[in-house]
Amino acid sequence: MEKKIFNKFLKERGQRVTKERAVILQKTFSYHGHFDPESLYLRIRETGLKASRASVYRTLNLLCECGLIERVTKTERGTLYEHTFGHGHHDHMLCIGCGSIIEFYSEDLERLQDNLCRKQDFKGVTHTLEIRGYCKRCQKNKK
Amino acid sequence: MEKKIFNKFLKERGQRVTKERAVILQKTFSYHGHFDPESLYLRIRETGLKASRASVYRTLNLLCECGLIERVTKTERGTLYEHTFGHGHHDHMLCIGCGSIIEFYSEDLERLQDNLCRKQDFKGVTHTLEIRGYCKRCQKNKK
DNA sequence: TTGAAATTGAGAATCAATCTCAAATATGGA
DNA sequence: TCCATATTTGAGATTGATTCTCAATTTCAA
Ligand SMILES: [Mn+2]
Ligand SMILES: [Mn+2]
Ligand SMILES: [Zn+2]
Ligand SMILES: [Zn+2]
Repeated sequence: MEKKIFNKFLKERGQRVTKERAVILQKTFSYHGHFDPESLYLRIRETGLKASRASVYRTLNLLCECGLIERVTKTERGTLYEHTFGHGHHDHMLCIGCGSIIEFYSEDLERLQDNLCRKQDFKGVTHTLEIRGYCKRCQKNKK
Repeated sequence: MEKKIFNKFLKERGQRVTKERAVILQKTFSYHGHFDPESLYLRIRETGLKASRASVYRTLNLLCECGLIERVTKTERGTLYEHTFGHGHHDHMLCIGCGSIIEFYSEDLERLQDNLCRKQDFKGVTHTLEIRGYCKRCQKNKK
């Protein structure tokens, strides 16, 4: 399914459907959570498949443009991605203490953002809401 | 005022109040909008003052920890900062077309986030909401 | 099957940010 | 004021994620 979408996207832009892009797409969707480009690259090599780092980065950018995946966050240790196709859109709470990530979704929040955009004559396309703080466990440990 | 706060922060951590830190703090607050470390560094040199790049980066991190400034966004071309002390908290809309940034604040949005955190037993400390899309002007130009 | 155009990959390049460590400095006490 | 010492500074090196280069390979419409 995601393969159909990606290939269609490529065709429309006069770009080509290659083995490497197929491999990268497939392995991207083998992740159920967040992942970074380097570990995706290693996962590809582990399975005996082939695609270079350069192609991994290039293809991740294409997959973002195409809307199948999203950048979750850009930390000092690189970028985290996740696929959005199949998973609904959601936002993240990041624990400063232990690094754990809570995913959440709120219809109210989405609606409110739409209203705010309208108020500014801004046409929202995507957004990232990242709430940093302390998860339940880390709050306890502090005491 | 911000100087008082910063010095108190340093003292509490057993860190020292140095000329370089004072210069960097002062020039940081000479910006009324967003800025990046390199241009802050250049602005310092232009005025004949001195502080190395290393100290600029180190001090910006301290100022973040201390809460006087915040990271606005981490782009491919580096990190943008702004001071929060004196300015109220706000979030950003980023135009994909022209790079312009709209600042906005919504009491409803803040309240809603608090509720969402409570629901997850998460203790929110800071957050970043970045809405990417097209500003008024870029919407027109597209047609 | 062909050929123009797109893509790939190994390694080089880029560049923000951090690190190194000897020299300089801040600070609390004598 | 002077001292002892822990902290900070800065020039340049280093790191590390990401992008770039470009010759060789591959795609795909005709
Ligand atoms: Mn997620
Ligand atoms: Mn701002
Ligand atoms: Zn935690
Ligand atoms: Zn614009």
